[in-house]
Amino acid sequence: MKNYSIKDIAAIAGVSVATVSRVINDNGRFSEETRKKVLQVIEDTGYKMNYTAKNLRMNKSFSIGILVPDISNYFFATVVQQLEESLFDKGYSTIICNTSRSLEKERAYLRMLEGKGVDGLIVISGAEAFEFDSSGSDKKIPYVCIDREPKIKADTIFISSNHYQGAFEATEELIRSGCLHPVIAMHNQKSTSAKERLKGFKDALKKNNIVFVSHKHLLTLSLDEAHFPQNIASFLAENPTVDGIFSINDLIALQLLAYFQKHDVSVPSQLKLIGFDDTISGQYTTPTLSSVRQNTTLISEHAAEALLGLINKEGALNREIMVPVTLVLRESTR
Amino acid sequence: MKNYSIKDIAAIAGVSVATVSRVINDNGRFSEETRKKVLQVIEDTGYKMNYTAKNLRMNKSFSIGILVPDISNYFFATVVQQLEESLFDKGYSTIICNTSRSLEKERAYLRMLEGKGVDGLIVISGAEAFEFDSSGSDKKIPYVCIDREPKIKADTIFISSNHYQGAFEATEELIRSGCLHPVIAMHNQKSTSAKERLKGFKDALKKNNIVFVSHKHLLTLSLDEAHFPQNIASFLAENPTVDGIFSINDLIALQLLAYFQKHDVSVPSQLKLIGFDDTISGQYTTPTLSSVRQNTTLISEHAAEALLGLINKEGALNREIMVPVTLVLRESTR
DNA sequence: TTGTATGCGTTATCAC
DNA sequence: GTGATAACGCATACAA
Repeated sequence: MKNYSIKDIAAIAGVSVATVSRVINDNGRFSEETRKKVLQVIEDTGYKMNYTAKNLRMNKSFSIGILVPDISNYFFATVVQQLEESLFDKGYSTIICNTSRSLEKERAYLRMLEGKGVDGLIVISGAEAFEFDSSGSDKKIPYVCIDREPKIKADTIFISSNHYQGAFEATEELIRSGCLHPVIAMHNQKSTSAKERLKGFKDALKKNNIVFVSHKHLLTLSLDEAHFPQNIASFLAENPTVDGIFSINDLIALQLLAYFQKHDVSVPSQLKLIGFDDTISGQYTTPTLSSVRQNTTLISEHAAEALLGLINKEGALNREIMVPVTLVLRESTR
Repeated sequence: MKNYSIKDIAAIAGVSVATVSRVINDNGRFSEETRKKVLQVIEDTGYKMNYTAKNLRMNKSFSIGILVPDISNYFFATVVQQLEESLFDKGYSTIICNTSRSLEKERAYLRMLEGKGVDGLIVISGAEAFEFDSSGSDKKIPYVCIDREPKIKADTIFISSNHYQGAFEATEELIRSGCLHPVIAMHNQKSTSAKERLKGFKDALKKNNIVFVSHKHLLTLSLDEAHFPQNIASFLAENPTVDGIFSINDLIALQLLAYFQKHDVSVPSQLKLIGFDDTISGQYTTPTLSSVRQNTTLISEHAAEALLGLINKEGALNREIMVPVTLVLRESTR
């Protein structure tokens, strides 16, 4: 079967292309009669709109790009999935770009997305502040950032979980359940979210009259997993009274748990543990892992809504949306 | 800054648009001198190709669609990630469509992808055989299937893990390590991969002179997790000699493990357990979970290569590529 | 209410 | 080697 164009439809229906276009987009005026006629022909022929042409003409692509560091990560995957769904419902298709945390790939993707003329951009996480130089095109591509601080806040909307709150509450939970020497375990990274979580931890200590001292309360883990056992062992040797750990993410928490299991440190009786992200794996460990759950649904809804607002030029810029997190208590803090 | 078009470049460089196009695409003839001149102007202006126009003109979109049931599933996420990477390297961008296992959404996505004029399609998993009616357009969109049987094999290339081999080896491992009464645990589903895995299990029994009897060797689990405990309890009550379970996927295996833990069935000493998929979670359970790992890298490489072959009309159709799996042995089968 | 004509940015065909 | 120009399929300003 041939691919019908608007022209063919016009010819068959005995009207002009303009009329067909008007009927299709329900835009402009036409009689009920011609409407029916045109629609019938479209039905009969199985006409399908050529979006490429439409995009060219309208200078709009009805597609938006998502920059994400690693889509096989559960949190990211969930957010992306929900974003994709909301956006599809609004008529947008989604180009997902897996940057693998490489700045070079990120730039390559941005070039590609610009060339494709995406209508908007969603930037999820990533180490350094996001900067997008959309001088170089007259059409400023609007973007929103999730969990990644934009360099120029005035240009965008920043959506983030309340990492501070999560860390604060997690730490308080440790203390409430009897921990006298709580510790935060983290990599030596400086993403905004990590900083916020550290701050929350510190403030929870302060509130409970514990003076934060790095070598007593901060367990820094090497980026290389292979060094974890050493890191942990030497820290515990120096700090034998540790009885609670707030791990800055579940991945680290799971590693810690495995370590403790191996070295016969009983969790939670000797030492309580709480993570961040509420990964699936935490539900299957022994003991099951307490964690801080980010509200991915809310995050993605806000992001989609905010971006569409910017695209339609009806949303306010320079905003920051903070999404609350919830504590999920399981066996590791009993 | 304005968005320069090929026309502007031509004007500035003092040549015709045709020449600029030739230089950009390195296609046709032009002097070295004009090449330099044009390239310089492009550099200076920051000209960026408008792919929408190019696509319209060439009737090619350099984008391909991926249909996937659930991207937050680790196996799928990994495959998608690797596909996206290979395809991007070849100059294609990827539109990922999360069908949520809904046939309706699948159809909606297919319509959208057709409208966008994707050059190809990758279909991952899903319950029923995949059928894509590309009559309705003159441009047959080529597609490959991963782990999902195509209805019309002649149209496509089918890539799949060797589920049979995985199930066979997993079962043999149970028997080899001493199980006398191995069982397969699965939902009552009829996807091709499930059938293959069941077949592998049965054949392994046969090879070891065990006669497969449904009510003795097949633990059917309800789709609703809430019913799992009942399902398991009643099956074990009827079959108290069970000492090994091959679970058709890790998700089920994890649930089983949790159940056994709760009911003081010691794994692996009383009962050995092996899953399928090698999910991350299996590395953190107690005991750690043995599993069958699918080679996602190989799968996605084959899929990308096969699809690009079809797009460039140089690949043979009607093929089936079987990717071997590997047994990952951990504590649950010790 | 409808039709005609133009242009979106590109590639490709032809002529020079 | 290079340039003029016709498409690609659509939306829209303007005319009728």
